[in-house]
Amino acid sequence: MDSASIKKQSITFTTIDLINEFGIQGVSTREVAKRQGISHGAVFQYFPKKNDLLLSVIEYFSLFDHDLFHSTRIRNMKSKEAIIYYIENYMIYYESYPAITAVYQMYDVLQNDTELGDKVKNVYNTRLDFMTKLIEAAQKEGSIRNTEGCTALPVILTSYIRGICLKWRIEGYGFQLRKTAMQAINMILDAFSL
Amino acid sequence: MDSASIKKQSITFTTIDLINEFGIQGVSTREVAKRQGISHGAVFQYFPKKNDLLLSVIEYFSLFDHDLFHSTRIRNMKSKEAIIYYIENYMIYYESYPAITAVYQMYDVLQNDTELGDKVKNVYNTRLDFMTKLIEAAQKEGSIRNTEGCTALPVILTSYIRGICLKWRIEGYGFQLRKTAMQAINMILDAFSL
Amino acid sequence: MDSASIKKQSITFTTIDLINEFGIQGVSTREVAKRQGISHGAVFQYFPKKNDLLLSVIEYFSLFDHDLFHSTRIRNMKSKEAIIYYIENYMIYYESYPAITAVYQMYDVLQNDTELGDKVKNVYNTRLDFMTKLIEAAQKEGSIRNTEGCTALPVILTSYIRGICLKWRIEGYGFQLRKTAMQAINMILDAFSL
Amino acid sequence: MDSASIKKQSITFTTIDLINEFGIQGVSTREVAKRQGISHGAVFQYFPKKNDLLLSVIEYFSLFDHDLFHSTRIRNMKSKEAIIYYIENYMIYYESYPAITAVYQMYDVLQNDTELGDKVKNVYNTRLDFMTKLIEAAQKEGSIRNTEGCTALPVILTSYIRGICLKWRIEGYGFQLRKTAMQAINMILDAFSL
DNA sequence: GATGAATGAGGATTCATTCAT
DNA sequence: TATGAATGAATCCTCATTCAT
Repeated sequence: MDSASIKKQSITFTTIDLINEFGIQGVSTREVAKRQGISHGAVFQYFPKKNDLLLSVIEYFSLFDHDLFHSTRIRNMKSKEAIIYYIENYMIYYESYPAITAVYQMYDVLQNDTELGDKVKNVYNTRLDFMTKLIEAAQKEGSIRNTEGCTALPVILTSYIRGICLKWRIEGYGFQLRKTAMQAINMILDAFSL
Repeated sequence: MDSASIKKQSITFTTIDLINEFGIQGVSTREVAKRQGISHGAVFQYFPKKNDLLLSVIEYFSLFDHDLFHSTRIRNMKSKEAIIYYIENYMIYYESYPAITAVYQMYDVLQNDTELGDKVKNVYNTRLDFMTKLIEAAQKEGSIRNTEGCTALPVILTSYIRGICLKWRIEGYGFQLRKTAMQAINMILDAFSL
Repeated sequence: MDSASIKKQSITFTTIDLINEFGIQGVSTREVAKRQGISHGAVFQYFPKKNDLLLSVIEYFSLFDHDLFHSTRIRNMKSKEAIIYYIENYMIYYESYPAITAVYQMYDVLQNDTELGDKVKNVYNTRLDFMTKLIEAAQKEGSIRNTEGCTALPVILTSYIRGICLKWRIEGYGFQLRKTAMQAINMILDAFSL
Repeated sequence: MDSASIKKQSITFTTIDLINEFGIQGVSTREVAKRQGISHGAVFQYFPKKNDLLLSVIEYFSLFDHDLFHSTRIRNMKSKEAIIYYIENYMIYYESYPAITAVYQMYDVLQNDTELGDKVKNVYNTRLDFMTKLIEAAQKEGSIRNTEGCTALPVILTSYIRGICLKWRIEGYGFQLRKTAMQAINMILDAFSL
């Protein structure tokens, strides 16, 4: 990665921190510059518009998605294991980088800008689709029930993930995210097994 | 309700609409005044600080909570029915007033202001507590399983509710919220029955 | 005129002064505010966009045009006298308010903004049309020659007016604009008489 | 011309184009660099200050003046022919390089900078002086009337030239500049003949 | 000689809040 | 009680200029 890319990423991280601490409203290009120890104008050399910076944040937020989709697929696990593997990877990641969960909770706020909204919608749908495919595979495989209503399962799981992250944040990271989440996920999957 | 209170509520509604259309960042006291057809200064006669206005929004968002808690309790339903009754009421309400779901998705953003954050936290905890109590009752009653992990159920349910509302918003209200949600909720409760 | 309109006009005058002293590039909303002795933000209460302010300048620049067209027409003068009357009024006005001639020289610069350009084009054409009509009347009346090429006369006259104003400005208002101009105009009209 | 001078001229041309398209306000060193396909910093190697660049533009604008003065003088024409020759050369030039007429219309705007203003004043005066000399010669020669007011003739002619160029620009180059202008010039000269 | 990153001042504009009327 | 003018800080963004490489 060249030095410009490194700087861009560093600025992106700073922005994520700011979002985490002060919310979207708390992100100003000036504050980003101050934290980065660069001049205000310099920010715009890397991100000509503030939106480009926010776009970069969303991009980073979903950076590992495709890798994870891939690695989940190639591991040749039973579908239920695959689901667990997939979700647990997020949990590990979030636990190691709590600030990023602020972006996760911002889905709706970002909708108000067309450009950002489109990007977020894309991330949302991509993740939901992948989850849906995993579950369908598990259903074909027979490890998850295939009753009529079970189409809701992907939404249930993804909502839970987002929901437990919100709880984690509200409670000041006061419990073990991964452990808590994976117990619940296992429980859900068990409940929907045959 | 006196005329001042009516006006305050009317301003609050306008604010909710603005949040719905433009996000928190899109709420300005000027725009609120314009939409209300009052002068800019007048807003401050009802809400001396902008935060007071936002506080009022959160308050309105949770206005019916206690009534609903109450009416859920007194109806003397079986616990599982009570859970469904409780959740369905929200769904009916949201379906009749979609803009309010924007506030629902803002939980995390509002945390960045101490005052607002406290209020939101309170709403979040109160609702979660009530859901927990409903479920515990159902477990005692024997209509819901009481395996070790089942403490997660309240979070699963509340997360799903918030999650399906997000999906509803992202998809432009393109499906029937209540119907979709209640099917899923029933499914979850069934899965966790004995 | 209400107090808001008075203030708007006052700000417009200040802007004209600024244009006169520093050119278009020298007009900043901040400087306008400073000169007016008001806060920076206050400027935007009267002119929400800087362009509105510039629009107001052009409007003021051409404010008396229609009155002058009218008063020129109703005076029932011989056409040649009418032409002189018409032009002399501008000269009197410019001599009493030299700064406004800066706007006169800005025609081309203003073309680069669509909105301003349209307005300027309109002023330009309206004035040229009126001059054309005056000359055609004089030709019908027989006081001005009607040889083939004489269609150029309106452009010659209007160009001279703008040209002598430029000279006046370049030479630091070092000659009597009205006297100089009217001698030349008379000379031109004589030269094109029968 | 050495390679540095070639580059300087090329940058100057680009600047003239920019002035033509966007006005003085639209000229930024960054945009010049972009159009030239060089780095931003490189511009300053050729023109240490932006003003130097604008100076160069004015210089180019008047580059052929002295040659034209010279060639007009040595051709040994009758004075009236000389005037026509002189003016027609400008028209030919402008018609072949319309963008340069943007600079012509900028006389007044450039006055606001001392350095640029001096240079422009110089160009203005030099041209006016030469025109004055041509006319005086024609008067001595007897081909142009020498009545009292005729001192205005140089201003009339130079104003017309600038004025018809403005019209040409305003009307989107929608007529033949040279033909239109020369007809008018001939007409003027005829009108002021004996 | 050329690059491109960095700077800092200044640009327009928005905003919550105050206050005289 | 309601108005709307005024404020001043904060917003994003652009620009000429410098300088190490």
